[in-house]
Amino acid sequence: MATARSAAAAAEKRRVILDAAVRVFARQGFHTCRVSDIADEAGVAYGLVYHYFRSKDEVLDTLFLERWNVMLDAIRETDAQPIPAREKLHAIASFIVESYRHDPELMKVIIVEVTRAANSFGQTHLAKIREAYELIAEIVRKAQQAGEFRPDVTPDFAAMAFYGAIEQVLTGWIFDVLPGGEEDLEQAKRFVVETICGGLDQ
Amino acid sequence: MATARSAAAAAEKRRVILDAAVRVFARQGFHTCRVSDIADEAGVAYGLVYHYFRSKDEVLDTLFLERWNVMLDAIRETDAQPIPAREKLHAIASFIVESYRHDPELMKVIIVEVTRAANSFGQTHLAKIREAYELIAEIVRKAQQAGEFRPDVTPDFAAMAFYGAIEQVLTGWIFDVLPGGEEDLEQAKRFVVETICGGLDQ
Amino acid sequence: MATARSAAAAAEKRRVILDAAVRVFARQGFHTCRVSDIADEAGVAYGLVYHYFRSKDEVLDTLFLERWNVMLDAIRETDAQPIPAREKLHAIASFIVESYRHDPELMKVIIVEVTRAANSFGQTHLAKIREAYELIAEIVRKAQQAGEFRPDVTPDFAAMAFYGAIEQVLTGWIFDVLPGGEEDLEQAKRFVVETICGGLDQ
Amino acid sequence: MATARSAAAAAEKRRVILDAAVRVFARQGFHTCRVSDIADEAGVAYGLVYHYFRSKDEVLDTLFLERWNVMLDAIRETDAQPIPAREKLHAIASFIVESYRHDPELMKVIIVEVTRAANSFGQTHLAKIREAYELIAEIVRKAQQAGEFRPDVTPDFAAMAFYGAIEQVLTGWIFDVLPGGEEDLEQAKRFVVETICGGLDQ
DNA sequence: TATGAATGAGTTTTCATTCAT
DNA sequence: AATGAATGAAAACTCATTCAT
Repeated sequence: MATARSAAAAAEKRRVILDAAVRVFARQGFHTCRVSDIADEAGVAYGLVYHYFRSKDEVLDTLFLERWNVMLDAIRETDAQPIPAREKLHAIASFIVESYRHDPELMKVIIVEVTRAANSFGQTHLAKIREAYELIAEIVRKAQQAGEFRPDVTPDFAAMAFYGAIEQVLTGWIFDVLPGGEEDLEQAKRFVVETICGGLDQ
Repeated sequence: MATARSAAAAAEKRRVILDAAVRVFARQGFHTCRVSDIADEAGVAYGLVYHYFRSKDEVLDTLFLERWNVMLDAIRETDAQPIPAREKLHAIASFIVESYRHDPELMKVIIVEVTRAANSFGQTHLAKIREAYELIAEIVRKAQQAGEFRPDVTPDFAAMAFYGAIEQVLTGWIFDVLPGGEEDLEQAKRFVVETICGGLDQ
Repeated sequence: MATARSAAAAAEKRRVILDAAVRVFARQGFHTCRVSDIADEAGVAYGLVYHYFRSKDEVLDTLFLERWNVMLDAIRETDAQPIPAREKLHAIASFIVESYRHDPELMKVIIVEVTRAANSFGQTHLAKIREAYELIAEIVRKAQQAGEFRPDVTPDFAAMAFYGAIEQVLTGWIFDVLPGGEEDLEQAKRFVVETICGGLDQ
Repeated sequence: MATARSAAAAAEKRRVILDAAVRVFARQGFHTCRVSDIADEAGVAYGLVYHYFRSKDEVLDTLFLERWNVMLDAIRETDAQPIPAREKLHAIASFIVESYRHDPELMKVIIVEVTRAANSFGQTHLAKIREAYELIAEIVRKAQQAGEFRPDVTPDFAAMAFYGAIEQVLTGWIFDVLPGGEEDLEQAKRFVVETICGGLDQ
């Protein structure tokens, strides 16, 4: 019992550090913050960060992989559904927007510090990031074969356009370039699919 | 005469440093490279970088502003043309793709180190970056008023989707996630407009 | 009974830690290894090392003193024997060589980390180390008085030469500079005495 | 001229740092001292140490190699002389003793921190250290062939005994275990050769 | 006795920037 | 304009030691 309690307490501290890191990374940026900022924010001793993580990098890696894997699962699950491709893309867009609504700081960190900071961390996680593109491309490919989508735009390209559009919208919210109220978030789910699938043309 | 010559020589040295910085930033990333790397790549002495630029940041600032202003001018010029919105967007996409073809390293630097590194440099240049979004949004807005584009997707949103799609495609080329051969570049110009304007739907 | 048993168990654990420390110090060096390396090697928890020893230093201290005292006793015992000085020196050389044969890792630790690391641990144990030199010097002194050894080389000097020669040979074995097979060990016992007592001259 | 002067000044600063390092290493030991101690002792800024040396290790490496190479040259030169082996060994012993007389701190550093700290630095410089042993062994080998030395003690072993004896004597001086006055130094040159060549036997 | 989480001081190294020449 | 030596603040990371359980 004592062991169970302390094991749980240990796991909690790890979580506390990860959550603090999200806030610090979001506020100051990964490169700009110090490990001591994370420890301070978490209310733990400096060295404890290194007890649970090999390096500052590993903290970000952990944060990214945790969330990205959830998203990959969500995409796979969506794709398994017997629904039109348009609805699949809508579900994916919804998932991403909801992720942002639920924890905008975490999404800011993942997008700004990993996905788009393609040099350092992007390179490390390129394979993982690419998985998402490929899953989306696969949805497009099947939709083209089924006659749902036009066949001339390559699936890879379409996937990048779709994902890029959403990510840019999140970036817009993150940096206050785009209004990010509750309604805007809802609207965005529709808009991105309308734009990519329906097109802007009248 | 001597003064004119040395002034020209000075300007050239400044250029040499900037061009070297592009290669170094593209190869190693802004945060990872040292000022001495730039000096070495340019074949000049360490301190000379500080003769022409106040700081390492200013080198990147200069690089970004030089190119971004050219793009803003190109967008404005395009918008001034009496052509359909679809063609305007095609011209913008073309300009960006051509910029990449002409100097992929510079575009990599601008996208990866500035546009997408929104925490550090993005913040500094947010206003400048936003200008581009607004010019594009304006094109969409006028097209909606003219009945060329559907009125339900907000112009701001559409601009972000359009720009995000292109930037993601460039990122795909930069990190070899998308094939970036000559034909692919040409195709991309059409695809992005087809996708955003025509939509993926059959 | 239970107390006796656990006291014995405790003593065993202490021994397990000491033996593990020998292997770790020999492999990685005292400065380079961490306390956790010792605990891991011993298969005990981190904190247990601190239950039995006040500090990392104390572990090495213990190891050194254990062995060094055995050697001092052996030298004293040898000196008490009614045998020629030459045989006494042979007995001492034998003892040291046998110590190496029996536990080369322990001897490596004592020589490399204590005896020769005179700045850090050597200083602490200098008095203890000096005892050995003095015992040997005493043997030489008496041999000179008895007419066994030439009187012109001072005993202190001779003791250092003798001890230095042996230690250097062990060092040679430890670092594979000298062949350290079974026969080489036997030979060394004779050679060192032949060299120091008989001299290299024909 | 200005360039020549500053180049000379630069070289001097490097020397100033090396000399300061000798004093600091001798006083506090390599592991115990901080790089800032070296900088302070040299009266230069912290970073300048890293301007001239890649790491703290490299400072010690430089110090060792500088001196060790001088000694190797001295041994080679001695060996080239047409003199008896006994005189060659005397010359080598003299050289080492004189090195100590001239700069005892440097010799302390080389012996205590490199030659005898065989784990870290010794390993690195083992090949270089071994060269000395081999040169001495070669002298012995030739003396045996010429009938100067008895043939039964292997040259490798004799070299180790000879070198070990000298080094132990220096160690004795360094740690005040052996009297190290001017006369003692002179005496030592003879004693070590008398002991190793003539033997202690009456 | 045994565990291993928690602490935080200490040190190396990096590198942007300055400045004397 | 050009050089590169000199400066020193800043930060990551290590690890011996403590302590609650």
